[in-house]
Amino acid sequence: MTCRVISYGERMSRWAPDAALRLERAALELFTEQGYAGTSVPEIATRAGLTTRTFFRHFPDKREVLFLRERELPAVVASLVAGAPAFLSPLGIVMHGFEAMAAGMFEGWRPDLQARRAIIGSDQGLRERELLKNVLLAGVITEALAGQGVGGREARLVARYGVLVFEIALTDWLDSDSDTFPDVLHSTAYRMGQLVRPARQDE
Amino acid sequence: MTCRVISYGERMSRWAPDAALRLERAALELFTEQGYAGTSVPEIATRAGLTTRTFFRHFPDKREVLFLRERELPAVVASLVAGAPAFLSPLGIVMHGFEAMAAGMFEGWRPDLQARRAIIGSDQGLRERELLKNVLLAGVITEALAGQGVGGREARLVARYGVLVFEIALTDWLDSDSDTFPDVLHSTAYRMGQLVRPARQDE
DNA sequence: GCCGTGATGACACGGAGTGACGTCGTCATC
DNA sequence: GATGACGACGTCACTCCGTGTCATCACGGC
Repeated sequence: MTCRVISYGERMSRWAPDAALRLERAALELFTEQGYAGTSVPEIATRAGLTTRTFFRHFPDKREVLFLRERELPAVVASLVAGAPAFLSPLGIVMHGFEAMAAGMFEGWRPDLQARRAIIGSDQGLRERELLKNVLLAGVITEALAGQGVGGREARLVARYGVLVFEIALTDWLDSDSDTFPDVLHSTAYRMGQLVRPARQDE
Repeated sequence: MTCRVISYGERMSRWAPDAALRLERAALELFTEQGYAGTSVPEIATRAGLTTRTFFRHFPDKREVLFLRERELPAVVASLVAGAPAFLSPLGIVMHGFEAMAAGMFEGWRPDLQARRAIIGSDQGLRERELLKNVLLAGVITEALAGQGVGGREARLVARYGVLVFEIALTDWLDSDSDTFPDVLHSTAYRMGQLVRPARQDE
């Protein structure tokens, strides 16, 4: 059960590399095969060639294994917000940041994200965790906006609103097979704005 | 351990009444005394004069004991939305519903709600559950709006937006000791609207 | 060649949550 | 009034999640 690496190319260590990635792959396989609730952490660890204790060293709990890819997302968005052009409105800064991030990270991932979303949608605890991730993201954006000179209360409102638009746009994008994500993001932002403050007489 | 009722006025049954309420009260006391993570379900059940198994018959999990009072909230809001005056905009319907509900349910609860919110804020799992409750509430509102003739996509956007405004307003109201909740709700809605679509030339 | 570091294995443990079954008042029916 | 269904709770046994602690072993620096 020690899982020594017999031969792995040039460099070999005592342990196979990328334990977290192996755990994530094993978890995704098992979750799609037999469901999230139907697979235990020991199963995941065993398939990855590791032990249960090691799983919890890489992930604070069972749900977190599904969010490995998004770990750096808050930092990315924060840096994009921090480097946004100064002439934009607060909301423009946030949406611009989402757009830039989505172009760089999401374009090739649609199938993976769809599979992952099916798993998350099947379990209440996973949806809860996803919602918390969104709120945490909003918190990071709030701080980044404050660093751009946006007032604290205004920054919080804009961040929460922007994350909400992003969340809905992501859902719609994954549901529709043809559109591109920036387009969905734009149209979602536009439609939401219309509903919040209907325009007087433009089309 | 059977907790027979010795004497309870006219009608007496084998078990003391209001098991769920007793569990809620015991949980609130213990959580404020020694923290959420520091109290176990057996402790709560024992203080309420019940067993662990009975706790889980009344609440699907440990977190849920903090949301007993809000169980009927989705139904209340849904009925308010369903009975809203027809001349209102979709968002007007939702905000009107929140206002009516808040007037009837929240006014006397501020101290209780503040204590509860301190507990929820101290634990990640509780914040996650609270976020899920909000999204579930948005889902119910979406259906109620659809019953009022609002299109599905539009209803979803309005519901999520309205719940977001409500959530932020509730937080601000509990933070400030003087304001009344409808006022905070109004001002939050107004400020959020300003940020989403800045007006051209009004102040 | 020695030692610090870092990742992992091995073991033990408490708490969350569930399934199955037993107990005993309450209520309706006869 | 006796009987049986019903409902709320107790009791027991179990799995799984998550954590603390210590031992093990490769690697890199000296």
